[in-house]
Amino acid sequence: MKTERQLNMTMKPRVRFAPSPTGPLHIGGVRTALYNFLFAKRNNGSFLLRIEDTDRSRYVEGAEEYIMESLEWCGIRVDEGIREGGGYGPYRQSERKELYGKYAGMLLESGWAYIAFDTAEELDELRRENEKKGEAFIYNAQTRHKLKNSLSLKDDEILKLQEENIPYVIRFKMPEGENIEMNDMIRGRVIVNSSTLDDKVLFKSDGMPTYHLANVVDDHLMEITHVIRGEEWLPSLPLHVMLYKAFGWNVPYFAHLPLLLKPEGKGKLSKRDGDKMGFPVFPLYWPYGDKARGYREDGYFPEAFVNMIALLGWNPGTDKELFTMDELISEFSIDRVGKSGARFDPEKARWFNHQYMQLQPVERIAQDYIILVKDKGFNVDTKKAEMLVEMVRERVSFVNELWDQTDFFFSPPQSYDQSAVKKRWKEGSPRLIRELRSVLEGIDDFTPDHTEPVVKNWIQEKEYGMGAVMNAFRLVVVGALRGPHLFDIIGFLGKGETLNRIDRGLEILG
RNA sequence: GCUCCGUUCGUCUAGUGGUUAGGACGCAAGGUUUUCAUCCUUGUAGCAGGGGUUCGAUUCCCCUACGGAGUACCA
Repeated sequence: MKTERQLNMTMKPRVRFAPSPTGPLHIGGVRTALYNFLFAKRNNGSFLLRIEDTDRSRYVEGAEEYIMESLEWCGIRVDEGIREGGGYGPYRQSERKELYGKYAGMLLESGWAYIAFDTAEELDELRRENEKKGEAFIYNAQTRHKLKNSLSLKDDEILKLQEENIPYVIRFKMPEGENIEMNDMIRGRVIVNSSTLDDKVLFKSDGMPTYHLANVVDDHLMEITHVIRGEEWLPSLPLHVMLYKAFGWNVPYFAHLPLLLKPEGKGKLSKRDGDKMGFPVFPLYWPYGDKARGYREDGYFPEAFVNMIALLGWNPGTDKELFTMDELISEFSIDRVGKSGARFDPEKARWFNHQYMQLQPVERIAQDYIILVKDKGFNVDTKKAEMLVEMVRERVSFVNELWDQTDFFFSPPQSYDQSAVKKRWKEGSPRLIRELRSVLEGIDDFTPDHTEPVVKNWIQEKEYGMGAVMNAFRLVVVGALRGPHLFDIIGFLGKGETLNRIDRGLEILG
């Protein structure tokens, strides 16, 4: 098996991410794109984005934009693509349509392909019949002579069908009894006997190529050196290898990435899992048709999202878990991609975001926080927003959660938490708080450095209970037993507001 | 059904022919604390099963089980 190291010395890799614009890009797709990107950048190569839209019936408006915006949000930079251009365009398969016919023709000429007139209905019927008998229908050397194609039909029959404009497809003529040997950078050597394979359709009757043809032709024409794609393609690898050989082209290196599995139960991750379990399956909000939530709108930092995704199936071989994109680029290696499917864990995703919440520059979080506060109907200037963010960021994982930690800074308690009152507002509390009020009244500078020692000294001198005073104090200021350090809170509120809240609390709680 | 791929704590994973099988998330307990969190410490839990090979297998081979993918004129 060739290793990456050997390759590095001989070439600058060109890799591609080739999604179909059939809907929002799935988180597994984002990971495939990311690994391609990391591999390319690690080895000073190029990352291309090719849109595979050969099936017009499945084309979804907005999907192309969504794909590009997702990559952009993640910080996955495209070197060549439909937006960026490049020397190997066009990068949208529908715009390369003529090309594929030519290459299919080449295969026809060299005898590696043939044309077939069987209709989809006829084949469906055959499959059904065979299934009833417990057998699988397979269009290959065993059966092709009994079907309607240029191998079984006489020349004049073929001519007649063509004159009548009967639609036909072009199929690959899969050889019989040949061991096809393949190399996968992740799985090593794989051998499959060609007799188990079928004569795949290369060119559809609508004049468009199938994935298999278009993919191989484009990867060759675009000089792709490494094909890094999802494991769902592994079963068609023999076909692709055969196609390269039929064309007489060099076979690129292949790496088939393990799939992303759903958090519990069986199967691969799907949109339904996200809906059911309350986490996004897509990077961005999908606003069309069957709307779907996204990581961006759910408040994830792109860095956290990318970090999490990167570690689902790859690891650096060390205990390090937090990576910037640059660190991922310099440490990424296909050799360290695992073989088995990874189950997606929403809890860990949350943890990653918590880590990044602590690492972000305060300015960036404050910006989002100001918007959040505005949404709640209040205003806060940048300086104060930054103070509040610094005060509570370590307690939360998402910007949205900042509000629940700071709501009481913006308005005095509308009510007092009943169980807290029961627990902390005792008979002596009003007297204590009244006395505390007069102590506070004597302080002008309300910064924690000033208020804290004064209040604590007073508590000690009077031999009051620290808990009794502070909890009751917190109750009148916050309305509940939660929040950051009280002296920080009143430092932010200021003297006037603090005394107001005390008065109000005394009045209502008695 | 057939073909291919895979299997280390619940999850993501490291790792080795002889290790106390390591880390992270989660969970639990304790500590810090004026509250709630955070944070810190400790703990919890794993080599799918059966055969080989070997002085010795979690590690190498085979089988089984389980999981996954593919089996379209979809990608």
